[in-house]
Amino acid sequence: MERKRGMHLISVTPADVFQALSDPIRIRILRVLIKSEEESCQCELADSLLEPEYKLSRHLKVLRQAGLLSATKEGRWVYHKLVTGGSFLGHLHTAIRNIPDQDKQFSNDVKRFKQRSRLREGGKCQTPPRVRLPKKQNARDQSARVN
Amino acid sequence: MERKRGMHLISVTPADVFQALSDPIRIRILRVLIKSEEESCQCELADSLLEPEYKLSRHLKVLRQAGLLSATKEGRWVYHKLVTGGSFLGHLHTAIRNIPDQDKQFSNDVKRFKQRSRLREGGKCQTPPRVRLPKKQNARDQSARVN
DNA sequence: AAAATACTTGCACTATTGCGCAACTATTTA
DNA sequence: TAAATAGTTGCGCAATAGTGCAAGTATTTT
Repeated sequence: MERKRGMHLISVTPADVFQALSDPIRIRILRVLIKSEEESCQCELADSLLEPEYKLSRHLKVLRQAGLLSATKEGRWVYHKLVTGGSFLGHLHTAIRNIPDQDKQFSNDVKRFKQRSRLREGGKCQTPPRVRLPKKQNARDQSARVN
Repeated sequence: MERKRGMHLISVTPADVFQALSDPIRIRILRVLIKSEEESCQCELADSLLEPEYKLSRHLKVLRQAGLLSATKEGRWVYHKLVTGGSFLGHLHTAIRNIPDQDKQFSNDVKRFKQRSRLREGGKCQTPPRVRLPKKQNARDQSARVN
């Protein structure tokens, strides 16, 4: 098991792979990518999981370093997609696909992802009417108060 | 996903399961149990992985709490076996079974496990000619020096 | 009863992880 | 060129994890 890091090949142990899967947000990222069979930029994922971008950035980095995702930069966007190949990874994806979803969290993630994907143009994320996360404290600021 | 803890049912998240798999020793334990299709007591595992018992004790506890293993006490031994059932767990076992074994570590673990299993009587671990771990410092003590 | 065996656990220590904030780079648009 | 957008990262913090040692319990054997 290996991943590319610049010019070097860095070996990734199975424990590293499972470690990368040991976080709820990272599991949700993979689930969405497995289910949708699409690649995705970070901002689409942020809108789908309702999590801030800096979190996504770090979690995506962990998944890349574990060899689970690969990234391609296109303009301002970085597209992430599943790394496939090898029976271990194949069965791991199948296992992830079969994670039970009692509280419908995953299905909601996927629903939002599909919704967000409809804003694409030419199959790519465009400067869209971003569905921004409301800042926790000033959700009411939307009604631009004038005191 | 649940595990039994005394009288209570404690829910185990997928992240908890992967967390439990994020350690080399714990992966080796599962690999041996999956491959051999046997249940095993701690001392057999300690001899198979060449790791001290207190380590095994703790790692087995983590695997139990993640709902991956169940334990049965029989006399002085505690037998550990895989928990099965559910498509997630099934595919997870398949994935683990397909972890590459480049450095032959796993195959050596299994070899030692099978060897150790031959010391059983009636299919159960017995007070055997334990293959003890040499204490790191006095591996040479085997030749009982008399100064 | 004493010794041996199988297993567990409290303690102290070190290392790693995930988080929020704010500042940062890179690219594109106005 | 300035503003906006997509994404990254340094810092400080709190929480968690793995380890070795030594002392503990439970059970069985002598």
